[in-house]
Amino acid sequence: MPELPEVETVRRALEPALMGARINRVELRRKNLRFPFPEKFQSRLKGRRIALLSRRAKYLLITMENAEVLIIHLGMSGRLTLSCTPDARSKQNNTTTDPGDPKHDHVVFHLSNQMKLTYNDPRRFGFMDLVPTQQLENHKMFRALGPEPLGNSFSSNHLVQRAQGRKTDLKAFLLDQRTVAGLGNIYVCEALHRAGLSPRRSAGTLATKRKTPSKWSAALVPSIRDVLNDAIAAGGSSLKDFQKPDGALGYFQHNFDVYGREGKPCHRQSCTGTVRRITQAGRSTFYCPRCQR
DNA sequence: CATGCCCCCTGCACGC
DNA sequence: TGCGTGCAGGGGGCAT
Repeated sequence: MPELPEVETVRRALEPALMGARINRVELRRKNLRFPFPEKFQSRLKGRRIALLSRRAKYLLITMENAEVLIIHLGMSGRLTLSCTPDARSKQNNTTTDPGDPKHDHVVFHLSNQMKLTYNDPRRFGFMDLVPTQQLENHKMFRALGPEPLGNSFSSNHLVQRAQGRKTDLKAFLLDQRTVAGLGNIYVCEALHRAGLSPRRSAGTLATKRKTPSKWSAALVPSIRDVLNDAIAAGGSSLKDFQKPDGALGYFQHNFDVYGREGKPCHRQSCTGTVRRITQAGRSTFYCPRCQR
């Protein structure tokens, strides 16, 4: 489920509880998720103090004081839940919400501040890794990542340059993490709708003959940024199972213009179109054929 | 290099 | 109630 806004929401929710805390113990309830846990995963984390929580694309990064980074990817169904240990709960009046089916609690980080962080992931498409900070950029999953959509190096020039001569459709182009890092199925659909661009259009048409950004590609970057910022402000989108680590739900799903709205009227002001669902690269695309060209 | 397809895994909604 | 089918927010790996 988690695309960039959901991961960012998780990061922000965890930050106050995790910053400066020490990892007392890592409880592993299986030996792998999508991939095996790295060598000596538990012992390398034991006793470490958490120095920084950050995010790259859809990856949550937890940097330890000893300059090792815990990389967490939530896959499709991964969830991080923060809760108090029974001891702490009796002292304070903390409530902890719906931890999900405990049989899918695969990792529990026991922290020095009486909190625990539980990773639950029914489908196990997520994974964790632990590498020296220095090696992060060379990590297999990070090497080819494109720019952060909310960062300075993401521009229409970048998009146009990458789109040059590409016949692949805009949907696949934007879903490709090498183009821009962090968009997934929902936010690509939403961004294209905001930009008035058809997901079926070929990426190469973003450029004009003079290789300068067309007016369409100029609209695309702000559309992407806006939809991501709006979603982050709403605490992400809660579809089937996304919750913030404190159990609260995001509410951006109520603001979708096209995603999941097949057959419903287009939300664009004065557009009379109807949202359509098609399949591209084996995944659902929602768009308005009337206002998205 | 670019593209298209299959796969990993579980849960859930749906139709019969 | 039970069963089969298709679908789900990701992304690696492989053949072409």
